[in-house]
Amino acid sequence: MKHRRGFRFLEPGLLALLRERPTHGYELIAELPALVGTDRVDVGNVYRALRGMEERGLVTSEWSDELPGPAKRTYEITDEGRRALERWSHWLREARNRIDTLIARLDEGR
Amino acid sequence: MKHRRGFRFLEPGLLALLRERPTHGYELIAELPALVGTDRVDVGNVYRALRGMEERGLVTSEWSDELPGPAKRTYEITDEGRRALERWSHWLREARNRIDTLIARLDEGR
DNA sequence: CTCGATATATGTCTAATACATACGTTTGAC
DNA sequence: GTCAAACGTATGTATTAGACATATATCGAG
Repeated sequence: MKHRRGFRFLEPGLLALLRERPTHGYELIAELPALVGTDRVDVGNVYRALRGMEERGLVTSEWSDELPGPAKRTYEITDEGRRALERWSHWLREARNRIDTLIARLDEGR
Repeated sequence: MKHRRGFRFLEPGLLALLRERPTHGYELIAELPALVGTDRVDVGNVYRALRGMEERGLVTSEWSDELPGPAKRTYEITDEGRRALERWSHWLREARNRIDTLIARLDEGR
């Protein structure tokens, strides 16, 4: 089972973190694993996801040259992003219910 | 959000049903929605999944002409399939934990 | 000066699945 | 008997998320 992908945690995870405070990609990459319970997240996919979300108006970004270190693009959640996060929240609860149903059926048969 | 796909419920759902009793695709298609909490499952993908699982030795099948109605291919779970289901069970519990973590964080920030 | 950490980005591949459609058989209604 | 609906299996194709690889540039420590 090589491609045992998870279940859409990237976008909701990013939005959840950005709702707490605006920050940049590298920070998000550092914080995501603890939030979604994985050992690592794919760096490239995070930046892609961020730009994708920006295109859809869920976040805005700007270069923050004043901070130390290499140039960082700081992302900030928008109202539309907050609404999207609401929908994700709902979706996640549904997902959990479905998993629970399936697990219950599995445990039943033993 | 057009392609709001779920998260890997097809294979574990099929294996779960087949563990309870051998049956054929059409039956599985009828029973899956209740098991995984969706309104419908994709018919084509079910048959594809079944044949894929057969290739990997998780199930066996044979045509059952004796039953009434059109020819049915009856599937039966194998020991390897039962082991795969065990792994799915573990995976589903992990998935649920991750979802719970994320949901908790979401609820926290409000 | 060089090395490692910081930071962003693109390219490519695959697996899962959404959506569409085809096709043969059987059964029941009329 | 024929017609439609249900039964049952199957293929084709597009989209998408995520896995894996790699490129590139800056900065700080030693």
